[in-house]
Amino acid sequence: MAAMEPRNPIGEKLRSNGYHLTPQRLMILDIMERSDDHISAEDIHQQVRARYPRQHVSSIYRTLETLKKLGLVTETDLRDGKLRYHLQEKGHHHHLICEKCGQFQQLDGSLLSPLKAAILRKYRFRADLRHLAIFGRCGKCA
Amino acid sequence: MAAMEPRNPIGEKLRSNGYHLTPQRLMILDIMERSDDHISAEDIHQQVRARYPRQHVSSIYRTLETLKKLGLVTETDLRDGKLRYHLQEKGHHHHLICEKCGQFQQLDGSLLSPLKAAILRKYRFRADLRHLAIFGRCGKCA
DNA sequence: CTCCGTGCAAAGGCTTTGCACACTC
DNA sequence: GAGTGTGCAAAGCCTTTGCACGGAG
Repeated sequence: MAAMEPRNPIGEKLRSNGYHLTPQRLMILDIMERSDDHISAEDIHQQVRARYPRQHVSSIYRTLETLKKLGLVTETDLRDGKLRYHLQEKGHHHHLICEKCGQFQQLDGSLLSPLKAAILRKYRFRADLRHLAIFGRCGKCA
Repeated sequence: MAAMEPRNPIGEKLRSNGYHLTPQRLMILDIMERSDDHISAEDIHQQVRARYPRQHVSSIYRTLETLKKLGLVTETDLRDGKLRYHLQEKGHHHHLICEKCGQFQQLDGSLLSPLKAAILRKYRFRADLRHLAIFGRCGKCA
């Protein structure tokens, strides 16, 4: 396989940390890039397999693990039994999830800034408020 | 087994909703009552089994499910693969969990009130901010 | 008698791990 | 050749479900 030229910051980061940007990883990243929302490992798997059927889920998990470790990907738990992933570089937002109807909408991140500041001030704790999931009842179900 | 007198609000609530306060449930509630922190189903299971070895995990889950439905118990995900439970009547608080060292401390609930209000105002969404888990880096690990 | 609750066993669903081979540096 | 990555299979872990029996109302 021809050498992978690091054309993007993610490839760069991988290489500078001793990891490789393999075709499989490219496909995974590509899919995450295109996805509007957070997707599960299984979602990614299915999409990759459409083009490359031999792709195995375990590689997805392993790649996701690596990307997480490098801070390139964030993990969100929407409480439906599977974790969702999202490219950090695509920016971050938050979710309001209705416990009754299951619908979720995005939350303006600026609402969280005061909280983050308050936590830092009072507890010296650097809250990672990317992709927070807040549960409750939406307007219709309340 | 003699009839269970509903001596407490929880028994009352169960009965008024057509559920029974069985010895098993009493043990589960007793353990949750004593526990300072949030405990997992498996934790409860082990403690119950110390006194009553035939107790099976499935009953714990089923009881917890019932209590959750009645709003008597809250569920928290500390991202370590298992869910934690806590008696609603014991009051609620929040967690700051360090992603590096794993330690967690409690967070003053009053810090969240403004957020809750802002979300309701802007999105008409009733956020359930009981037992929120906030991840990040503690003072030592930052 | 009907519904609820239990223990038990088995299954389920998502995620992780061991292994051998392939590729990169 | 040392380290990294992959497909494959199998295991792991927490949680849920089916079933039959027992007990409460």
